[in-house]
Amino acid sequence: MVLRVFNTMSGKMEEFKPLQDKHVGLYVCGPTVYDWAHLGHARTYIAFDVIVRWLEFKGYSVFYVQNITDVGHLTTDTAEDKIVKRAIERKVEPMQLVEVYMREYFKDLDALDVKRPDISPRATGHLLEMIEAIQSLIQKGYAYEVNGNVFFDVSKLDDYGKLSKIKLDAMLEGSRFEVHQDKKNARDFALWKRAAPETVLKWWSPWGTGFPGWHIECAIMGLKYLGSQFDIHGGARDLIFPHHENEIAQSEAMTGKKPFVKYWLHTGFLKINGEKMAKSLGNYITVREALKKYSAEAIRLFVLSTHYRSEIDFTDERLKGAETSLKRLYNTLESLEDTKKVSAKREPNEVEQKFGENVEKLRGEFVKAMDEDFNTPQALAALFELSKEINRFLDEQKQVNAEILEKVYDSFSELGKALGLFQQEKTEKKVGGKIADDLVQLLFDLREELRKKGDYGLSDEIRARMKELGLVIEDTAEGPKWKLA
RNA sequence: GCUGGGGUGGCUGAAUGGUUCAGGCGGUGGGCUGCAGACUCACUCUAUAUGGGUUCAAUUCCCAUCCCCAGCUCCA
Repeated sequence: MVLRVFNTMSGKMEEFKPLQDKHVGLYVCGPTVYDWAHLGHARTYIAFDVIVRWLEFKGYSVFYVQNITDVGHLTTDTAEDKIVKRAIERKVEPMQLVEVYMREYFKDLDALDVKRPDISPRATGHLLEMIEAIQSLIQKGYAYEVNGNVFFDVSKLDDYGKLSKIKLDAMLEGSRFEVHQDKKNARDFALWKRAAPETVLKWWSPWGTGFPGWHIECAIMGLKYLGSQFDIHGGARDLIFPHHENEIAQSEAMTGKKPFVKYWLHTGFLKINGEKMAKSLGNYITVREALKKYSAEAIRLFVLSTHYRSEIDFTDERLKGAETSLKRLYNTLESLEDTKKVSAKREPNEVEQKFGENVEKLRGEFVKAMDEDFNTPQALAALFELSKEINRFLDEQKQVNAEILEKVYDSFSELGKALGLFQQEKTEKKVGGKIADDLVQLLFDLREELRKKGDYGLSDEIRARMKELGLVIEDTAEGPKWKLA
């Protein structure tokens, strides 16, 4: 089946065809590491995690590059480097700050079961390449130097603005930012900035000491690791302008090859209780805080319940709902595992045949949804229907054909895993320590004796008190089962 | 001001020029259970912002109006 994606560049759905056969080059803009990762990061990187997983599901090998920005990202108000500013506030070395938040970023994303990129290149590790590139842009006439600052001359390109569809003249009217006095043209952007004497984070360059602009790093690292042209470039939608627009300008000016990127994918923003997430509103939630309250997979399920390009609203109600629906999927998975133990090696009967066909049909619906620009809400609908179909079947059947059961189990878990779900170890039916396990078993056996005698008062009390200890007992038709809550 | 995206049931969130608008969450009732849980079935009243138009037929296409959001300035 054909995969189609929505390309921001064309504004349309397009058939996905990588530049080289079954290989996909992917670049996603990473974080500026001066603070904790927040839920907005989680949304974007979970979305791209699922995109990577789906490409792999489709048989592509994906080479995934995601940068770490550790210099050059300026604040608006004072035009200071964000990292330098925070480092001064905290009285630490800028690179110390970077190191701390970079490590914490990886920890948080690991905790969310987001697979790491193949390479996480840092801006400061690519100064030489950036300086060379800037020199080449000056040489080719696309950039100019004034007072130790180097700017990209946007007027040299006739297709500037093609990604964001921005009209340059109109853009300046409502805009409030001050134009740097050395710029020839207000829309020009900095490639290299002169450092103030007291600036800590600076490097030598042909134009004096300074530091690189923000947009040049991604252009350089993309070119270096993925080549002058590659398949997918992603990020949140706020990066479309100016960041990605400027990346295109620089890269295409430098290499002379168009297009720099074949497919541009952008994720929608995350809101908190209907409001934009912002520090000024006091509704800023870090990944770490969220993980104290909700499981990683519930957060993932919540993210996937909305299409990646749409805005998504983070509320307690929805997260609790995600937690419940996740449990539903896990219950089905466990039922399948339990039934596997009593499956039979014999010819499948008519009911089983039909069941196998239904499962195949739903699997097809899931694949179709994902192939249509990674439509995870629709894919999830198919997964839940599959769950229901399986539950219904298992409720009726005592002993199931082993081959069919195996196939159904594989399908169900494979699809869940394609979304990054079902990462949890199967609930360990161990408390820890042989004596403790044996004691649980002893209580368990005694409770069964009581139930057989009809002493429900005491057996229910045992169940209630075991629950308080985190051991959930469920009495089923096949006998009692227990698991850790 | 300019550019773009939207308004679907109690909440959320897909889809579609045409038999009953998916799925999840929540609620109510039933089944199964000694009970509970899990699972399952049914229901959740006229659910597609409003007003026009095109059409045999529109929630879907077109126009207008109202409202919301985003980008244009740092942001994932």
